[in-house]
Amino acid sequence: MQQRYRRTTLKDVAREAGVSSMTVSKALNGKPGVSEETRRRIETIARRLRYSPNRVAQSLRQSKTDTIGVVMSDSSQNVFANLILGLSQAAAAAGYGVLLTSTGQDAGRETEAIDLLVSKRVDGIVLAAASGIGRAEVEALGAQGIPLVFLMRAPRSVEVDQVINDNHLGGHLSADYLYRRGYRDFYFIGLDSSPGRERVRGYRDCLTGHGMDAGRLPVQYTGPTIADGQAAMRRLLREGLRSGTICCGCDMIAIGAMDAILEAGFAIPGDFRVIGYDDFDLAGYLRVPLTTICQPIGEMGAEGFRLLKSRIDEPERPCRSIILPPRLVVRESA
Amino acid sequence: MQQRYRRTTLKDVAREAGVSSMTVSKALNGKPGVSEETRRRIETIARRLRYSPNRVAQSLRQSKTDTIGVVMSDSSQNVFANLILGLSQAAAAAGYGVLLTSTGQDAGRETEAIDLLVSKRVDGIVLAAASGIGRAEVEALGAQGIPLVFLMRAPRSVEVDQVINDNHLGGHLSADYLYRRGYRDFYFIGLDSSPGRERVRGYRDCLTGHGMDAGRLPVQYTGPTIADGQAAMRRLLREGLRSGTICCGCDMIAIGAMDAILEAGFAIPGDFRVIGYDDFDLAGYLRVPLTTICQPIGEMGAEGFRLLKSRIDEPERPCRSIILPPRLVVRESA
DNA sequence: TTGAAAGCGCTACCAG
DNA sequence: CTGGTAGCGCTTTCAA
Repeated sequence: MQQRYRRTTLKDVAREAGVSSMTVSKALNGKPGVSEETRRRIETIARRLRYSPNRVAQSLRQSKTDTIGVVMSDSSQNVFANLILGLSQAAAAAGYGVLLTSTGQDAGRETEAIDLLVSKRVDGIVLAAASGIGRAEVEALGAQGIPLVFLMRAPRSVEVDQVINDNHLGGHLSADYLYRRGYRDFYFIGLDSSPGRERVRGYRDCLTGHGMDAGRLPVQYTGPTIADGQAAMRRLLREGLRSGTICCGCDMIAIGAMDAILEAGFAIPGDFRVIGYDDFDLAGYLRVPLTTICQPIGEMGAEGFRLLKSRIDEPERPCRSIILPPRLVVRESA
Repeated sequence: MQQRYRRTTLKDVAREAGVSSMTVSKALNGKPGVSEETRRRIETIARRLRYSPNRVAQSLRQSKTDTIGVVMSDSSQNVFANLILGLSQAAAAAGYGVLLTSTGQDAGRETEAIDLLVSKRVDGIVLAAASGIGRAEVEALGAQGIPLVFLMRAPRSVEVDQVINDNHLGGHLSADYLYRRGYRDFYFIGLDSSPGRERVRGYRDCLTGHGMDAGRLPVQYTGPTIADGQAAMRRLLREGLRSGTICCGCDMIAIGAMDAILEAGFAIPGDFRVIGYDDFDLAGYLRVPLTTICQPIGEMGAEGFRLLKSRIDEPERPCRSIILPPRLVVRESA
């Protein structure tokens, strides 16, 4: 039940080397004030004793943990994986660890997760796709001096550090491409989240800007999974739709929509055009290679870490918004 | 640069409540020895002062961090995401945090990552797909009393806790299915890793068991990416292959192989059959829905945490190997 | 039921 | 160049 091995401490090394623990500390941390010879002797002994500095004690003493917390709210696995990968690589490169907290999709558990991270005294927190955090929470955290960065989604009512995709532009991009190809029969299966709604706005603004009637641009909001896309598309099909241009809130929805379309015996891009959002790794290898909007998720993670780090180093600087540009990737589905 | 806000401590709460910090500690941790009334008063004050217990200090005092470390070596993103998801959910449910360390694919950095985790005094470590860890490392860690669990891949020279897929059986399963469908023209594009080689062995053993000549079962070892699969398949095609049954070491390789086949103008499963390994989420939505072997990665993560937890609670128990059964999933590619 | 003392392992600060 | 003292915030132990 308990740790049965007392680990070797600075004191042990010190005793063995016949110096004080202070000297050992300085020696092992490369600080000045120790003669080269002593330092080398200490290093040898430390290695022999398998000394591993207790970073818990260091953290307590220095009130910093060299660890950042990440709370990932629901989102597709690909997004999740890429984000974490980009983030943790950047963090590791800067000598930071990443403490992970994935909160199913229960928004209530976001604050819970944050509390835990604060309690563990992480040096900062990255909130990825957080939905339950508003002005009050941000200000409370701010008052406690906890560096915070929002990824993908951020509250509008407060100024915060954030790195987001320009979702409005992304929606605009996809609609514009389709409009220019001559299509006029649009349907949107939207992701029901704030970036999702932003994409819809971009798409709407683009098409009404081209003179289309907003009433002719039906939107159906739904979840982020393949099953959600399937269900939404089946509904359209059931209502008698036999052709159309389907703009989807994310790639998974697009996959579901394509599945429903193909299942009903229609052709893509013959009868139906489908466009996604994300450009996840396998978008090019689907039954019909997916035309979609690319948002660089891995970069977003890395950028998020850098932004957090910069706030840790400089707590008083003004907030920054890093807005990553989306990009159209044309394949075969539209 | 520094934290400018002194956080409220037990002492602060104690002073405000007019009791000792001991009493506050007991009250807030639900320990006996405090009257209901005092407890309630203390709780109110703690909330008002936004007291957040310093888990770094707790960890130092109690020599446990309620955190486990995970080192993920390279593997496909889907595997990565699913594993982490399953693992972190199980961990969260048990009140543990997850400290992540992804080591690109540099095996040398695995020990480095482990050292860091040990230094941060995690309560245990999960090694996922670790390749650079052998007997020596395991024994060193063991001597320090660090609970360790291997996932997916484990050293053979030492007894360790591990949860793995029965790769030999998986290879066997896929070969047997194909053999029974009447195919005799096998090619293996293997994943060059110990589980990968195990799969090849299963496949070989199965087919030679059916009386086939081992010399007629060519194997090409390669990396785990789509590009690797593509390259390997292109090589076969270039050598004049015009039909065959391609067993792939993982789904990504299969995707690459299929891509190369289709690109060359051949049909699947007409000219070429392709079978994968993993059954990642999108296997059913590929250009040709992929027949593959399913290994439950999420469960593996969850099971891995449970195994680690059980070793943390009971350090002296004998090692356990949890072997998850693979399962054939037939779709259209073979 | 309550609290004082001691100490987890480390480092900042200052004196020698 | 070296080391003593003090204390980070908490909990274990034991005495009141």
